[in-house]
Amino acid sequence: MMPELFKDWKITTLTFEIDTEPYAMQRDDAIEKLAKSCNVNVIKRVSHTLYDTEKTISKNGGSPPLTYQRLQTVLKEMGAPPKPSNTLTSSHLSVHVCLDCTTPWKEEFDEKYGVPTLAELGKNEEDCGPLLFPGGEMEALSRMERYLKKTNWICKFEKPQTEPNSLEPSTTVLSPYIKFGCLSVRTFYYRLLDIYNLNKVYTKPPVSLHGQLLWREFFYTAGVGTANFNRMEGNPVCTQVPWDSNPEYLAAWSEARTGYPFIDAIMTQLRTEGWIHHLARHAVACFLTRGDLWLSWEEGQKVFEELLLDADWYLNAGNWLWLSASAFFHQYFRVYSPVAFGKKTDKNGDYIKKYVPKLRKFPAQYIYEPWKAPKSVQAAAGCIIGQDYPKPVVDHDTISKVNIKRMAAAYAKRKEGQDFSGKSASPQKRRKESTDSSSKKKPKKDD
DNA sequence: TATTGGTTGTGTAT
DNA sequence: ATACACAACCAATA
Repeated sequence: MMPELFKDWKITTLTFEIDTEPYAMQRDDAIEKLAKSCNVNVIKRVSHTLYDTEKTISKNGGSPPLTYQRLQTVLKEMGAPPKPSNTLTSSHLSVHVCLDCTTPWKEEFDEKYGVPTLAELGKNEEDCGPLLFPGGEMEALSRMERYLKKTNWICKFEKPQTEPNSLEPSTTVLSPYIKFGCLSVRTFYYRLLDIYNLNKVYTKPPVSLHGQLLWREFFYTAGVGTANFNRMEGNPVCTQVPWDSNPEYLAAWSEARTGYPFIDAIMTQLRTEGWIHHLARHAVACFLTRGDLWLSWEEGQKVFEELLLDADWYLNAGNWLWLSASAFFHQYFRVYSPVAFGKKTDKNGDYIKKYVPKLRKFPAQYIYEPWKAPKSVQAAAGCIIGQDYPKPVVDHDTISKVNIKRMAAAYAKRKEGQDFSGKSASPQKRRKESTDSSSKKKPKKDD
């Protein structure tokens, strides 16, 4: 099809943004070869990330920074990120294209090559769920501007202080727009910088809004430089953990019937609205993996990939590695409680009542642990636990302590393996491809 | 080799 | 509100 289009549309140059996701790299390589074979010139540029991730990696000596601080140090050496390109206008095109010409292809364009309608895809609007976050660049820019107007809010933004279970999002929800290229990360970065420059006092990375863009950069950079980034096996930065396989537990988690109202509310919001707060992702990710169910983070990654509007290959993999304490984050003894965590910002359980309406008549005292309510209270609430709403799938207090020990064992094994492979004849490749840089070889001490 | 810091833990004490 | 125990991780740095 491409060769025909090149010919029909008299294409001489193809331009696109570099996409470093493994699937996209393969696809774009194939497209580039095809274009060149048709004598079509190809121009590609980095603009999806603040910096060229490959350059960042080579600046760091050939391997990606594994800590945020290290990334910050490297980026400071690299200077400010490139400014966003100017908006494309018709003047850019007028040289090459006659916009009001009457060539036949223009009439046929929509019919032949236009975006298919929902009906043509055999869908209707109900299949799409509530349209809380309509797509497109106009929507993205107006959403961004709406938040940028709140300069005080921008300057005081601290991510860890935002709430996972507010009834309206406590963060900007610009992530789906950034993911789909409706909003340039560089545009957002420099619009924020303008505001910071006009104010003496403002929060800083990692907690600030700039900091959030740097977290994105962190996972992109780490992922580009790490083999098998979205898997445990063959991933050199990922602690190898003997996760269980338990389809019932996995289904209970993914279908919002773990019996823990906070977890089930989050999974319901994810399923129905396609977006949940970052800290809500923490709570359910910890629950699925090292905290409670002891299931592989790769299973959670698949569910998020399917349900999140902002699902982004690098960020999804990177954050699952983080939350499961498989990479980047290693304090596995810090476990989120499916009962306590949500209470900090929603004592009454209004969030739970919204997304798990069966529980809406429970008193606040029991809303996070309805199985502890006396039978009379359950009856009065019109919801018998074990009948109308599930009993907890596991006992968090017991299982989380067991799991901490299992994590400790996995880490101990990892350490052993490192000592062993340090002198192994086939050391693990940390990079996808080795960068040629002067490697100083220290004489090894013998034992 | 030892030390330091790590976006976002919890429960109990002051 | 803030401090500490819990049990003690890692990567980067000095």
